[in-house]
Amino acid sequence: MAEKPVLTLYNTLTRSKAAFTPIDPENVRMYVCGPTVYDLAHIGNARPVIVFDVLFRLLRLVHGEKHVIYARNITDLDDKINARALRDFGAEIENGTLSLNEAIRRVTEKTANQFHSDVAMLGCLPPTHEPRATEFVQPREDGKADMITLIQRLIERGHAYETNGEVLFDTSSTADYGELSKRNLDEQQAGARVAVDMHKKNPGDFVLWKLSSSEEPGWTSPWGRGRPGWHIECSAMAAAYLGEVFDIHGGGLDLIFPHHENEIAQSRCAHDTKVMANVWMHNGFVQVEGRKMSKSEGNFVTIYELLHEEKFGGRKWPGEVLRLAMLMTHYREPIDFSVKRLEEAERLLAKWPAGGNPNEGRVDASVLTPLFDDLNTVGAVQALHALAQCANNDPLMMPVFAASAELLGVLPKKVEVSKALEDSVESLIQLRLEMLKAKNFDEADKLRDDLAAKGIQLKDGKDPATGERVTTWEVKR
RNA sequence: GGCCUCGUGGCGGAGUGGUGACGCAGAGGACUGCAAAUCCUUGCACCCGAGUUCGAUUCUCGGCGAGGCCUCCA
Repeated sequence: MAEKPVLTLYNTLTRSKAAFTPIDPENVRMYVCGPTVYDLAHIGNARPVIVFDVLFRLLRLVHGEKHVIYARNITDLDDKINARALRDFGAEIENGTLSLNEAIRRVTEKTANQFHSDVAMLGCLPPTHEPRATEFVQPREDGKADMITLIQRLIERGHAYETNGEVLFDTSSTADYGELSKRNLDEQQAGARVAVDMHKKNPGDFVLWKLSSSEEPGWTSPWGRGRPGWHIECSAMAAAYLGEVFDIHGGGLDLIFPHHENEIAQSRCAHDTKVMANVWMHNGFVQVEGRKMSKSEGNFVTIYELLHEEKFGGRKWPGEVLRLAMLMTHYREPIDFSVKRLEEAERLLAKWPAGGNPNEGRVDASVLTPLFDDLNTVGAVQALHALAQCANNDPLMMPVFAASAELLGVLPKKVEVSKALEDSVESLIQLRLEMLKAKNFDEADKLRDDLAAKGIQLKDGKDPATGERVTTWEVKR
């Protein structure tokens, strides 16, 4: 008897793969750090969104759609946002037609909306919850966790202190600070470019709350009008929707230190728990044409540009192509985003059959097995490609292919062709066959080209019995 | 300086102590009036050095190289 396959995940905490056992199989909980909405999302931001979307789909398949909760925050509170608001709306704020808060709201709303539109086109399901940081600063009427209460509790428990108008986390107050990034802060100081602030007890202490000037956004708090530090929002929102201890926490590799390290410290110390999340998963970086993507290199590519503008490779790219290209590399490996790679993804996709109904089939084991091995989407895509070839030859395989493709979020959609065009195709095919009989090849080819321009691809074959030419057609993608 | 990844063919990438997956691209062929699609065949690789071993791409050590983090960053 074949053993029931077990989902195995790589855990940054232990630097090893282990079977995933949810705390409560009826209530599997995952948190992923979402975007800070000050600017358009770039292709690097897209990676965790796509990777953890696949994990979300996989968990829903294993545990049932109603038993998986996925929370991904929107950070709409950040000094970069303030700067952007001043840059874009400085004049209006100056002459009093717009308040700072209103300007900030415009920046974050516009950016968040674009983010939603971008990732939807990448085939990502919306998370179960998408909380905004600004709604979790002050104590809430619904009693969900909030940042100020969390900070208060850290002070009460001796893990944080107030100094110089700031509240700082005391990294020396918890013995295993550094367990995620495997850093020992004492050994780390030599050579590190850390400016030691004299008001800090330890160089690694970080801000939980800082005071705001009248030009900066602020919330009233026990420590004066101010705003939270960078890390506390995730601790609050994760606790608000997933509880004090949950199953999986994900994000980009670069967040391991300091962001996730500090999240862990805050959450564990505030809640007095052994762990914040059992499994910590991190996706690798995105490079563009072999080089690190950065604004200074000039190879900074936004999702919007890829989808809607002709900047990358001189053309637009469908969302499914971008998604498949992303899944063709294991999530922990660095990925080199290149035109060549996108072209290969597009070629694959073009060979896959469209129009299957995923609800009529079951995900094939050949696709599931690699995914169970730490989300090996590369193996899954290859297996899917093999299934596609089966489905192309055997319509009975279509539902299996469709269900499997849907799990990866790469099910090709059937392009809608107008009924009138569809009805006319058959008669045009007959017309062309008559032209061919008359060896009127120029006219026949022109007819074929015209149809191709309208999205209809003609395919000539031979009836095996009679040897007659048989022309079939399909909608081009 | 500290810490963490990684190095397989043109490209993407499995995997293994003993003739080296697979996909894409390339080449050749079948089919075709020509295409498209499909099918068949096929070339090409395990960073370097030392060690362990009958034998290493796979294990160990050391290099070299690439990338990342060390309080902006997915």
